[in-house]
Amino acid sequence: MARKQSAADAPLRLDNQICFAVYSAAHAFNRVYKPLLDRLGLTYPQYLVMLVLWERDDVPVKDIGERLFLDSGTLTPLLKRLEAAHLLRRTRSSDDERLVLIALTPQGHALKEKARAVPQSILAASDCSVSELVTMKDEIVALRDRLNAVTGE
Amino acid sequence: MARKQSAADAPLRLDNQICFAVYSAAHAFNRVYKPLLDRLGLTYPQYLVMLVLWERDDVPVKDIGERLFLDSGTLTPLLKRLEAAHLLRRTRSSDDERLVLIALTPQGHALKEKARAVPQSILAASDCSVSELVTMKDEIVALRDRLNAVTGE
DNA sequence: TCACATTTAATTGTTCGCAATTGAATACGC
DNA sequence: GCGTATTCAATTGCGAACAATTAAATGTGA
Repeated sequence: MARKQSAADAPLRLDNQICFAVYSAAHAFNRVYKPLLDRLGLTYPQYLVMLVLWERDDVPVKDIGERLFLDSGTLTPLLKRLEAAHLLRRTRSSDDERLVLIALTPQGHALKEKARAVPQSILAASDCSVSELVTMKDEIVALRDRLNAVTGE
Repeated sequence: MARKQSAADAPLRLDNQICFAVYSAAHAFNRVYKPLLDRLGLTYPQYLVMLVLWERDDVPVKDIGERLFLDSGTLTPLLKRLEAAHLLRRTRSSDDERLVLIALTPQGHALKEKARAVPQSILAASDCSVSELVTMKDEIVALRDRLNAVTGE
């Protein structure tokens, strides 16, 4: 029985890869966010850091890293750029001089108000109900956590 | 009524962002793939390019880009690294000299056999049934395509 | 035919993302 | 208290990702 593609090749076909679905969806999100975040003067990873800090600031770099699954190699230069943009300040803790504490400036706090417009634009772009998105989010988070468990997070 | 966090802030909370779920899941996949792909001498984006080429090679750079949603700024240096690794060759088309055709070398074709072990390791790491993964994949792809429709893909 | 637009890769510059290493501060074990 | 281990951020180097530009080849319309 002749086939264009062998059934044995199915596991290697691009369109069968959930990892590619996730990878390409992440890039698609990035492209939708870009024009919205340009107005805030932020990149997407910088926006994530600001989301963390808007919940609670005066936290060490490590805490931000654990929240976002990023290390200091990524965060140190990113935080320096946000400091150069006057959105936050980086100061060594006096209690424990290994820690660098990240605190928002008044401008950093103020940017939160401008950011409130972003999630609703994303919701519109996703063309999807909130409940569907919440369900998908929970499933993806569960998958992520199982993957992270393997590599030891 | 006092609250730790105002309900008005819910749309900006990190854990409510589906984009972050997708973003962090993509990184989690990357970390699981890394040790598997190290054995093949590939990075994850290089693996995706190889998946495309194992389905069909002798294709222009543009076709690979459309398949993976990547542009020449990403692909040109990546393909040069794969060429340096003797997995493929880049040759200008004689029909249309604007095109650079990508063809696998014998080593490039041969690597497919070693790659067959990868998907099953990923499946195990995801700790999830195939049918659940397929459902999730289809949902994520549908979301991705709606997002891409907004930015004009 | 000839000017002009379009297509295609390559290039440049900026920002992530991560592995590996370094150096300083702190915690621990005896 | 002292030597060692651990923690934390910074640094270095490499590989993506993408915007913007460039240059060459091809297509199109008057």
